[in-house]
Amino acid sequence: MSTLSTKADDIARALEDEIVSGAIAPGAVLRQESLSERFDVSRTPVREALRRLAALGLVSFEPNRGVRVRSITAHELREAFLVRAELEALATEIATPKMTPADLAELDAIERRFGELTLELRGHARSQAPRDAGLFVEWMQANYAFHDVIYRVADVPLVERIAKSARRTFLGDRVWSARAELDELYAKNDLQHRAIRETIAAGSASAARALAREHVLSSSRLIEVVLETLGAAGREPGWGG
Amino acid sequence: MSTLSTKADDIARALEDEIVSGAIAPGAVLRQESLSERFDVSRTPVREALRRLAALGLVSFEPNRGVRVRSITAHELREAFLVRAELEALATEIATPKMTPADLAELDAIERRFGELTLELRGHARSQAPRDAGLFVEWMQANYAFHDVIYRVADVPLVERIAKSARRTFLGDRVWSARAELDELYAKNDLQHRAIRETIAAGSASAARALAREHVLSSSRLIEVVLETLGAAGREPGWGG
DNA sequence: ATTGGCTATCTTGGATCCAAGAATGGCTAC
DNA sequence: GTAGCCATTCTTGGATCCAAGATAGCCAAT
Repeated sequence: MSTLSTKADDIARALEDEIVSGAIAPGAVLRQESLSERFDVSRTPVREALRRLAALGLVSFEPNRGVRVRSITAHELREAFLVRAELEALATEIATPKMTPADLAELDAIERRFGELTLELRGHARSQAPRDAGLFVEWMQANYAFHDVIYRVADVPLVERIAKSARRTFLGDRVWSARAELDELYAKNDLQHRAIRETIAAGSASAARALAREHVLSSSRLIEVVLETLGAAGREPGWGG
Repeated sequence: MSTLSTKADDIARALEDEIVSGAIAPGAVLRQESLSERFDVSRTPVREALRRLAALGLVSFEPNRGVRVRSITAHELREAFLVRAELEALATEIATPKMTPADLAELDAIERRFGELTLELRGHARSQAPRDAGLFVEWMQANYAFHDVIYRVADVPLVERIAKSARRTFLGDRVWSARAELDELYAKNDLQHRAIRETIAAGSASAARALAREHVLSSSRLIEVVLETLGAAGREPGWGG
């Protein structure tokens, strides 16, 4: 059997997902032993996976003490958004003159779907419906899909990689409990996507850049408001846990 | 004895330096066994170090075949400069309103030193002096020092980290053999630094941003010319090597 | 002579083993 | 009763060991 991936890689990916999705809380301490029995491997590939996560900045090693999931400060979060704003703006500018009619059509389709989901979500938000997690995930995916088309057309893998790693410097879904505050985000995102698409279609690269930048920055501002609303709710498990 | 760093970390740092400096050629295959005896450790910490380098994008694992130092394409190099341009521009804009007179004085001192080195280097370049490697390194350090002041004032560690990792996506010193072509770079860099400093001193954040961006982009264009001049000189050692 | 296949060797990926540093809990002295 | 010290236990960092995949060299058959 030809192993196309190594166990360390698989474990790294799995842990990465859990960390960025918030399934593993920031500040949590990762024990090599428990991870190794959970993935049913020895500690060796686990440690290699942890090394990778450390290089990505997701966890930090403390020699002879273990690894802990890095928690992100408000300052870092703001920076991550700034980086995303610049890089997504750059990608948008590069993509604009390369857009084919087919690409524009794809953007349009995603936009339409995104609009539907937005309406639905806003309805749920108002009615305080108990269970819209799946819907929210779908909305999120449509949101990312829009940007992914732009990255694909721009053909800037390095920019894309960095921007996405900044994108994932995110908080768990606990942020999304602030439904009311997010209502504004839903609507704004929708409008901004439309505006960006129109500007791209018109071929104004620099205008599209500016819109893309403002798009990311405005969600940054909103997220900050949400965080303030939630307060410093991030409990940080200590070493004893 | 309290080990403040782990062997894997030390090895990773050492290899990182050698790779970015070009001491280890792109395309080279790294054997775990030889590395382990070179650093006088077992293969375990070596592999952890390699995992870190892989996460940083400096090497790539091919399962059951080994690790190879990633070679950079012209496209990737251009992208790295684009990323640097955006992020250094951002940092400059953020730093501008935060600049104290002391910071400006420091910038000025570095600039002056930079100017001297530039003059010296240009003289050497014209006379085809045989040995100015040390001088060039000094020039490079002064160049980076200028930008480092800006980063320090801007206080954006994430932006700084990403920009610097893009900065290091560089070629070995073989690029710098193209003396004649670099003459232009020397002069231009000097002028641009002065302009940036003046604009920062004047407090025009957005103008400083634009200048910083153009500064990086112009060196990008120049490097491309140099690369064309050198031709596709990158020989790529195969697996057999 | 060349090509195909087989075997021997090399290297990696992973498991297990060992030593050293850090937390914990109990004991003693005040 | 409390504070400090020492031993026990736990966990990590690193070394060694083993199996599986990959490369290379050799031989045979056409």
